[in-house]
Amino acid sequence: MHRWSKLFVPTLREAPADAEVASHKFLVRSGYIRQLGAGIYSYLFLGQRSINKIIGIVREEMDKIGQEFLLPAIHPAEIWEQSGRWTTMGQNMFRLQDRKGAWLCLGMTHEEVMTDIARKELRSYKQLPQIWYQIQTKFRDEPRPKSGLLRVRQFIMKDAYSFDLDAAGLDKSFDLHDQVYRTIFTRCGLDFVAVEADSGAMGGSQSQEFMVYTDAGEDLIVSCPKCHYAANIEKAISRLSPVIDLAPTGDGKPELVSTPGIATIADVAKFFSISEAQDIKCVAYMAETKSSKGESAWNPVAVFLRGDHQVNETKLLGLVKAVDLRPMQAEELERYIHGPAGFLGPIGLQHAKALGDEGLVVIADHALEGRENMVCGANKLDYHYRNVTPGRDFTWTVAVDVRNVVEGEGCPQCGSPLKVAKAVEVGHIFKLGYKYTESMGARVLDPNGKEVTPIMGSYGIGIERILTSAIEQSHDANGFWLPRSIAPFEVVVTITNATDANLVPIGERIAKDLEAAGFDVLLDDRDERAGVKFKDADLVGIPYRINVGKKAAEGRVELVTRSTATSEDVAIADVVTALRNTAGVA
RNA sequence: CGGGACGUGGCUCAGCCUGGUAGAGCACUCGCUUGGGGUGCGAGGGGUCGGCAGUUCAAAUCUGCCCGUCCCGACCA
Repeated sequence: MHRWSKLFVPTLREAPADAEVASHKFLVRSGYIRQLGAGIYSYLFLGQRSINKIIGIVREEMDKIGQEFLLPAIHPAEIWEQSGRWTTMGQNMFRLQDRKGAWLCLGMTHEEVMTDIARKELRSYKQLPQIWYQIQTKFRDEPRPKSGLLRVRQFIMKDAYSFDLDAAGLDKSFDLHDQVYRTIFTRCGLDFVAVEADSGAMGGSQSQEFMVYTDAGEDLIVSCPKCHYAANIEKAISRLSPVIDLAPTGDGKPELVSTPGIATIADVAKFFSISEAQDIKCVAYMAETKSSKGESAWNPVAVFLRGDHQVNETKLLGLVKAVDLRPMQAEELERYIHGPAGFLGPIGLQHAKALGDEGLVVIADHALEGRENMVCGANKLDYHYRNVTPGRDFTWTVAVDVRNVVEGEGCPQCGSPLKVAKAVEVGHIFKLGYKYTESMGARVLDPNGKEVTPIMGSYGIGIERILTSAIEQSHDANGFWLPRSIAPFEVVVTITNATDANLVPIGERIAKDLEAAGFDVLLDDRDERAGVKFKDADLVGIPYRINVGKKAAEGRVELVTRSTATSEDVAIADVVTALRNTAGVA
């Protein structure tokens, strides 16, 4: 049993000035964490206790499907060079040199190290499948750490890796993780949703994120209230309502129109008295690609889409296999598109025949296909075209989906209006494929004695994000309450007056009884005013409180449920039973 | 990386514009008081005013550079 009077729980009456989100304010106020630097935090007693509870659940569930390792946090550059990620990870990777000048990095993730073990040790299909996991500190030099523990530069991740003989095996490993993750997040008391996701810099095919809805989140999730469709906006698609095309004017061919000073979509729509959906917008980028040797190249890309739509850069990056994008500058616009900003258009552009070919890549969003008589820039200052029909008047390298879904558009599965909401990513599972096993040379013999490359999956859980999203989900003006499974203590026994010699033994007795019954108990025996202890108890996330006070003389105490702020009087003899019932302990 | 804000006891902030002995509340220590929602009173301790340089008789205050932290942005041409 822990006595509050002996503990270091530095609660604060006020939140630090730079805390914005609830979890950040309360983690600091409740004495869970303290900041050391931007995106770098120390976990104090209560914080570490909660983290340990979370890790315990993760470990217990992961042990059902995998084996726990602990890999180094510091890696030689060599393995990252072999996978090609030494260069593609860019500035997000912490790099350092040893005394001999050799390059090392701090691990952001551990595909390379796991694959290194696999390639050195796995020889036969008989050794497959394997699921290896670890719970370990990761380092990422985030461009912008923020929101307390939500986006940090050092954090704890449970990362798991599967090695299978073939795609069918990977499907199984993936599904195992899907099931285990659902169990883990459920046990942690999170209200989560699994969504389709982009696989991003990690590479791979199928990808699923586990998200918790909260405005503190940085991801946007598109979901259908009617059916089960849910996807990250980086991946989401939708059905659009039909747009009524304009009637052709004149001979129906593209007609040059003088549009002096009309350089924005809004101005164009106004000038022509059309809707923005009847305009074609051009967004021109330079896209950076990197070879496996780290050579960088910038290639021009022009994206054409409906005037009222927005480019989704994640989709675009994936499509052109680029690591970075930046807007074209004026001289680049002139060189590749031969037009000035504000008057860019697709007509007459010379473009690459296929992705990967030399020259300007012209991308048309799907929403332009089948449209007629649209308005677009003429690549000439102060001129636009009307009567422009995609496919007839201009062509493209590829027609794809590169736009952002907007709330209210139709669900791709059932057509119902979609919702868009912010969420925090707490877990991510994806099928990596052969990216690492191939590039790093992992090979096993199959039953026919033929050498094959194992197929890999990768599965992550952000430990601190489970804590932060739980707080975001459950807080009020006075503090927060955690699910019993991940709270630092399940119940706090508050002796309202620690100077009352009659009260103290009763409180201690109750605390001991609760502990004997299997509860994780904190005894608040501090010589403080009752109000102070109540305020602290409300602040620090413990879901239940037993008040030992005035009524103790009559053999009764109060059981307070933090989440509902409800209180019930119970006989001292019945405290264990009452808490079991209230907490729903089997 | 672009833009903005901030940096003064442990925390939240005032003082800076208009240069002249460094302040408040909370927290902490001691004494008394109080004892069911951050008691009340009194007495104390604690600050290189982020750093360096400059201007000045004199810099928390003005100027420059640097460092740190936070926020917004890094798609619409």
